[in-house]
Amino acid sequence: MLDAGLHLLADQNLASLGVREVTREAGLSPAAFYRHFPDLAALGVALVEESLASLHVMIRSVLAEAGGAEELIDRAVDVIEQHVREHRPHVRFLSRERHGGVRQVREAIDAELGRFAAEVGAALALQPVSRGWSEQDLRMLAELYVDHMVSTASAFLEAQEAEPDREERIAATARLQLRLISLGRRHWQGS
Amino acid sequence: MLDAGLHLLADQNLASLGVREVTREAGLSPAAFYRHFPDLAALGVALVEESLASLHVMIRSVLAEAGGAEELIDRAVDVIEQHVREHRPHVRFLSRERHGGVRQVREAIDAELGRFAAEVGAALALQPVSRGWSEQDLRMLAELYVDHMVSTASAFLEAQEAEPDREERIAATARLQLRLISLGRRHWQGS
DNA sequence: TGTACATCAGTGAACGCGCGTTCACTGATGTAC
DNA sequence: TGTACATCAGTGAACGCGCGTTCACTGATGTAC
Repeated sequence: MLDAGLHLLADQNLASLGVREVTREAGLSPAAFYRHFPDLAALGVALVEESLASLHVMIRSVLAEAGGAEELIDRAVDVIEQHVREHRPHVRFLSRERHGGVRQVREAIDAELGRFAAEVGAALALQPVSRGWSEQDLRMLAELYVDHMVSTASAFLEAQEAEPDREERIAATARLQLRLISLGRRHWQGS
Repeated sequence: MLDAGLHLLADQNLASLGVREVTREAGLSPAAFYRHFPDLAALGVALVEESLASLHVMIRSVLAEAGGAEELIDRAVDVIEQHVREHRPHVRFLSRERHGGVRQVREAIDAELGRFAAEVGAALALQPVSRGWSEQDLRMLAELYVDHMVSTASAFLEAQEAEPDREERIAATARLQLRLISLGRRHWQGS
């Protein structure tokens, strides 16, 4: 049922999805839907959890990476590109519903992105470059990274659907932007 | 009719909007809709144009500003905050439909954001800090600024709807992030 | 100033259709003794 | 090993409803002469 929903959400958003549509796609009778979810918002929330699980794994794998700033940046952009490629339906769902019309789903996504930012912040605090940074500064940097990751992932998503040539341009832009941010980070004097 | 649509889109997205719903809100008969638009996607595109007109004015007013980096940053964040406050329905519409389910609308928004980035890039090229920057570097910086502006506007949008106390925290974070980016910009050596 | 005509936003009734949800029922699987 | 019972995913028919779209029509406003 989740798979059927995810498949249909490639071309529309959750708010315009229908119960009958989902069960038709899943090859079941309409009534079967109610054996699993009270309504479509609940299905949406379940999809959020499913989608974010793999994202979590991805973020951890980037944060755990060791190496110089340059290699880290290259690696991070590669991981994002690959993640989008391998989990396109999930990423598309998150990107679409993050500002979508179903409050429950929107809040679930935002809460989880907040947790990501906290996790990134904690990882940044351990790096030597961050010596002497205040909590607030670490948090704003973590949020900047998360926002950038989200933007980049969305860009990959649309590029891969339209013209694959645009992928490399997006990756190049993302790497430059991360380099500029890490430059600012090295010269940061505190707020 | 546009106003009625915009008002309804506060709580749902374009794909789940109905013709009868719009005409009911506007106080007209269902058939009246077809005197103005062939379908709801066309109404969406008209709303995009309406929404982006005021955004254009906003961006120009920030770019035309003179002064030191710090004052410029403060001014830019203020302008964004005020714009979201004054054009909340339009901003919400853009934020929601940017990754929404209606292709025509999505593409119209993306095209216009691309034009914004070009405009920002051209303005950046005139500043002394950018001496010696390549076209590519200017473009990636412009995109970074535009993406940041979009993220910040979305954050303001949700903060203003939930708890107004969060507004100042978001503004503070945005200012710090812009300071860090402008620091990276000053130390940029080219790509 | 008057007259004939064109334009156009809006109407209200009608159509067939797919929707969400409910209901009593089925049949397979697991479980207690 | 057998028997009785509980659980639970799935069914198919049925309901009333609101939807998108069409149609011939109305009446106000503008325009040509």
